[in-house]
Amino acid sequence: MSADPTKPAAVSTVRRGRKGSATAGGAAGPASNRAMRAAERRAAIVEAALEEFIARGFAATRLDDIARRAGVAKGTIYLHFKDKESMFEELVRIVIVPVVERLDALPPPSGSVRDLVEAFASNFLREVAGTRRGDLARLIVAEGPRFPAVADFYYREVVSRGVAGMRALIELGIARGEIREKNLARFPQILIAPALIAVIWQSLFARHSPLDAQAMLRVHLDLIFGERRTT
Amino acid sequence: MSADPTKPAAVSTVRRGRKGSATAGGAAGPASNRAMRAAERRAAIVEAALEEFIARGFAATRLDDIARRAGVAKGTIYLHFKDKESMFEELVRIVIVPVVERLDALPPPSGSVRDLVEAFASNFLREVAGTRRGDLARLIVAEGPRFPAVADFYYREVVSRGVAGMRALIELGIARGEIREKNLARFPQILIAPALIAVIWQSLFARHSPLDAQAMLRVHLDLIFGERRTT
Amino acid sequence: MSADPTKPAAVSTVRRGRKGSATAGGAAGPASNRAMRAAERRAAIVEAALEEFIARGFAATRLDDIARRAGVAKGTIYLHFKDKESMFEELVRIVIVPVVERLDALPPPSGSVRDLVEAFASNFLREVAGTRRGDLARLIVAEGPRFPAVADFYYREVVSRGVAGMRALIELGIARGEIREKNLARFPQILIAPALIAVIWQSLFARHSPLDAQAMLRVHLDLIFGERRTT
Amino acid sequence: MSADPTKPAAVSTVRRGRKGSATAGGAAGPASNRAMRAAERRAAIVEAALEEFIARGFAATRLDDIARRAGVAKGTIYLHFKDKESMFEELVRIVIVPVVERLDALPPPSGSVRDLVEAFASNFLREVAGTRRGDLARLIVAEGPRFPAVADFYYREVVSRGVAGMRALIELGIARGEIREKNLARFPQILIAPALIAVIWQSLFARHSPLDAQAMLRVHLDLIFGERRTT
DNA sequence: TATGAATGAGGTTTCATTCAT
DNA sequence: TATGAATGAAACCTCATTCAT
Repeated sequence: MSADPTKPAAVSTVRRGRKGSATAGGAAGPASNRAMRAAERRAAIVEAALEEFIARGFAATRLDDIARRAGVAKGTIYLHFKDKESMFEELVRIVIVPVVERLDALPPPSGSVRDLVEAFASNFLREVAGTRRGDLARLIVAEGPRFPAVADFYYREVVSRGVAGMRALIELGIARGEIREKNLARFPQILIAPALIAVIWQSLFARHSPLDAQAMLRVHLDLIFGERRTT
Repeated sequence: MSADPTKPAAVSTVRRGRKGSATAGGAAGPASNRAMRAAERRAAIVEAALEEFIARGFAATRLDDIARRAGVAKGTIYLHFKDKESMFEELVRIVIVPVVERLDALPPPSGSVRDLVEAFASNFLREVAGTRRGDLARLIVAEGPRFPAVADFYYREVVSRGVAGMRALIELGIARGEIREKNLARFPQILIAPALIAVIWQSLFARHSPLDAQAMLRVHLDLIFGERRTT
Repeated sequence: MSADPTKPAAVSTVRRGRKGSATAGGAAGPASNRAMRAAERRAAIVEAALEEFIARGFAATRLDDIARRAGVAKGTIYLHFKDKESMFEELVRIVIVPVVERLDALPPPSGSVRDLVEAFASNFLREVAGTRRGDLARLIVAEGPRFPAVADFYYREVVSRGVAGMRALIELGIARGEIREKNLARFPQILIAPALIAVIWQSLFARHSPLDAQAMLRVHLDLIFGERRTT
Repeated sequence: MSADPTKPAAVSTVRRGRKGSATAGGAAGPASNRAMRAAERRAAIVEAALEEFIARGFAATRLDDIARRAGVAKGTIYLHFKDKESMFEELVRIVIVPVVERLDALPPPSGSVRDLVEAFASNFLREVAGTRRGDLARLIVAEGPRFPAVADFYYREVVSRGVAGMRALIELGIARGEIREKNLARFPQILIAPALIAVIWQSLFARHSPLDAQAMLRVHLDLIFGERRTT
């Protein structure tokens, strides 16, 4: 039952130490104690599962390891998720939702488009490339073909919105004269291509030759917006 | 496409491993019949394994399925490969080597750098994005962290060479005045970023929104080389 | 005898591994029900494995058969033992430890040395030759070279102690004038040689010509102590 | 067909270097060349199989290893033996027959019985304990229960004859007054018990504490024949 | 006669899932 | 609600045996 994806998710940040803040909570009386403990357990499982799936991929991950890492018994997982497969699918949703929410909450554009894009992409790199969130993206790339539902969800919630947002920014840039290449609006993917490259590079090849993602990003933006005077 | 599981053992593009030498030529030499049959079997296994690994990933692929698809008995696989893991690693090598050989055999640069890059990247897109070769790249991205040997090999043989080649082209372009952004030579990855994006896009999101990779590539090159007059 | 494969899980002489402590006493304590069941299962596996290993040797024994005989699922075995090999090694330890404990608990010598030795060896014959314990000895002889750890353990825990004990008795016999052959103390093995012969004979040749081990033992002791007057 | 145990066996000493003396042979013309080569191959297989069976036991021995050690292809084994099981049974026969022949060819008793026994047992120890022949005895002890045919054969050809021979010697010793313990004739096994102990000891425990088998034997004979004056 | 590639039954081991407590 | 012992299907891998050459 708790595998119902409509359920409000109880988990917001995912990050959260083992034993949270307990009873303190919000308005609920003492009755919600158990519910809170359950929610904490669920969060711990989500956290642990994410870690393991990222480290080993879906098929090679053992529920045993997830349970151990989450500090619960193996059976407990089945109180929260129907089975391994749907756990994986829900997982991606749970982790991605807050990302989308943050995207939606972005402040309205102000200042130059270049600054906006640079701020956004720089932030993206800092939070994604070389972090667990970047690994999640790689995980989705890896498992996508076997989990169409996951790929679909990811496309709908993240990719298509991201592309649309980029396109809007590009069109704004073109309208303001900051961007000369008008065709860029047809392929907003180009804008974030180096960022994605960076994500993949960091998790596969950083050992052989580290990549200064921020610097690469600036060069890329220079190509699009024209070289910066000095600043 | 070629992922059709009914096609039992199509040996075509994949290199004949090792023993393929004897009597080779036109008609079947009577002497090396045995050796040839063995080589064919090996090729069939390689082909089948590649297909299965791409479709399901390393851990979820069953040797049983590879054997069935290759039209051999399970035990036969072990006459050619030590175990599943080293089969995977060898596989990547076997498939990548001819790619590298082709890269090495590229004609010396002639004509404008832009034409060179465009010809090369366009060729790359045609042969990789949306083809089994592209899926192989995705497979390597997916399994890389669990197979450092594979990631290492891929970096050494393909990525580092590709990056070096791009860098040389970029420097040539800068020297000839075709490229204005001098910092691009520091990040040759930018040059092929859209191509990689296209590869991933095709295998994950083509269904939701197809991507005209060739057109995207031209726009990207316009950013780098300046817009083309003629088109 | 107890090799009857229809008897599913007779737990009797074999020691309760480890966890057998809780609530132990008279009637079934309600609390430790789980632990007790687990211990019983473990004992059943040990019993069954011993039977099978004795009947077929290490390599020819199938875990499937052990599981069936023990009345558990195949996977259950792996909750108690790491793998087949270490199961075999542990098994020998589990079965031998109580034997050693009994040896250690022997009453201090009283009466004539001949009576002591005769009582001891006669007891040994009754409990070992032609019984499952004797078969275990044969099993160790058979598998020893492939399981040095087992041979070592057996030597350390049983053989070396047995030899030392025999030597002490022999020296006592010499001191008391019961034994004339002083060199016997250098080779205590001679004292138990006929017993070991009996063990092997019973399991290999009893069918062709039964051997009265007790009578043989008395003759052997007559050689050592001189013929008895009374009888 | 060649598995027919009535076939004169072609192998006499078993020991024989890889490529024997070839064509030289005895009387046969050039026609028997092939037959000889076949016999040599067979001998090589027997030799190799013996080595492997001793080292690993029946079940754990691979025909592959036997073939490699014998320097023949795996299929060749099946030209000489029906299958693994009957190869093992034949093997024991082939190796034991010359032993029996030598026993039968022993010179008639002359000199004292003690000297006879000592010469015989000493010889036995030298040739058996700690040698491959001793290991064969251990192999028979190990596999006997699973190969009744082998145990039967061994009993019939070696054990019963050996026991009969010992009994005859003992009776002679009693008649001549060399042996006082008349009951010894009922248990000739006692006579060779220490020798068997030595065989087993050498292959299992020699590493922990070496055993001077010859010295032990002399002490044992002293028990039976009375201590020797000096000599 | 000799070969050794190929087979596939059968062995060991893992692990998602269940369920009595 | 939580547990974790137990299950057994299914995976990987081995190896005795066959058979086309």
